[in-house]
Amino acid sequence: MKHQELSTEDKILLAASKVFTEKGYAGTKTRDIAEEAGINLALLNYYFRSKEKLFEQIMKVKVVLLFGQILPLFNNKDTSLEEKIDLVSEKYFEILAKNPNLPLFVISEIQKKTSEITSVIPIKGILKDSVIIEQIKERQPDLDPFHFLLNFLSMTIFPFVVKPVFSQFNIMTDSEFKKFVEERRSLIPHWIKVLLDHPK
Amino acid sequence: MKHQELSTEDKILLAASKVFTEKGYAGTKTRDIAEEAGINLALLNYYFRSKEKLFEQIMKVKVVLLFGQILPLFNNKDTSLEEKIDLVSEKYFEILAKNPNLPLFVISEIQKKTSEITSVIPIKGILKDSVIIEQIKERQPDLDPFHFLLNFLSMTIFPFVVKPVFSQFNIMTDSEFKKFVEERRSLIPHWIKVLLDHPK
DNA sequence: CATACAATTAATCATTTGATTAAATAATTT
DNA sequence: AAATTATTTAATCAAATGATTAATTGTATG
Repeated sequence: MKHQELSTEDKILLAASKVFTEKGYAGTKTRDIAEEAGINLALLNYYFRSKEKLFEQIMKVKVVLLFGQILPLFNNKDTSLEEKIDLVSEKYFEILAKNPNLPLFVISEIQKKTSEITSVIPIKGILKDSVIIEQIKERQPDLDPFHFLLNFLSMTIFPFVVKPVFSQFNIMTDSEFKKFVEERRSLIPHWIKVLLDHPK
Repeated sequence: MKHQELSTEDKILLAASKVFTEKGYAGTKTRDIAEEAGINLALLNYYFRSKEKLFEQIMKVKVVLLFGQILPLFNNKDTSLEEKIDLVSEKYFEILAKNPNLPLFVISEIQKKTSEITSVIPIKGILKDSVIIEQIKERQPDLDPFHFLLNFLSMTIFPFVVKPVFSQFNIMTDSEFKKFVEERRSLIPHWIKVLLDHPK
């Protein structure tokens, strides 16, 4: 069996992470988590008080995983814009290859629930007037720099968001998707740099 | 009050569309829909048999709204690639401006549920060997044409997918978002054409 | 108008679901 | 080893939830 070596608490966290990510908060039954973890249902409440509290804990981890390592890269004064693009691209493909349904989970739960996530990471503060924003501005002063940032993030993250559509409609198999995404790893930085060099 | 002029059936459909889109299938209680529609709970089952059946009906409409008008544009032999880019961009901004949370809803429900959606629209059949794919291939024979299609769709759709993040983290107000997206309307076709003219 | 059919309502059912309790077992401390 | 504390279990609760029923009201038809 699985989880043999883990503590009960960690078994629950691991199972909760999996089930919440697959089914979302509302679609998850505490019994699903208990079963997946191979523990008695009461233990979930013994260790985490409630489904809600357990979810908050998982959600915090996911938000940090999705934004926590990227935002500092945006704000590094010692890297050029080109270097940032390469580094962020690398880092995101590393994270998303291991956690393909992370973005869809986080975004759709943020849309549905009013949670304390905002306080976990002050995205706005870090993003606004970040180093990367200034560097894009320098390169293309006439356009809201956020367009480029969003183009970059769109091309990087969106394929993972629509992955379920690819699967459900048989557009791509999992291994085709993996190859496809691997190709984009170096293509996206190239495309973004092309765009930066071609203002309207 | 609202819905005064609508039939009971349409009141339920309208309310279901709203509540399902906001809360997802699992997060929606049939009582929420009944309340939103201003009808007795039993009427929901009287007209639609079950929550599941009502959802399937709504979902079909949403899938058609998201893909139905776009796919034919992809497959039109009488338009050039450039024209297609302009037309699809226009059409998508028209649809998404009116239905900003449509993509996130459809994608996240496709991820969660195994539904009959696949049969509603044969996306794969239309996409694979579609005219637009051939036209991209002609322009850039060395690269999987699907990359360009996905870049295009990413830039167009992803902003609407992450809109909840913008709101929740106060990155953009609704009116700022509207303005931002309006700018992209003409920018995206420009960017995509730049990318097509700059192979690696 | 009376009859049949359609639409609506309030009450109720049977499950599901998050959570708790009290008892049992295991681990730790004295 | 005895006592104390921590963990685990089975049983159960109360509320929520999807669905149904039987009675009532409304509408149309002969």
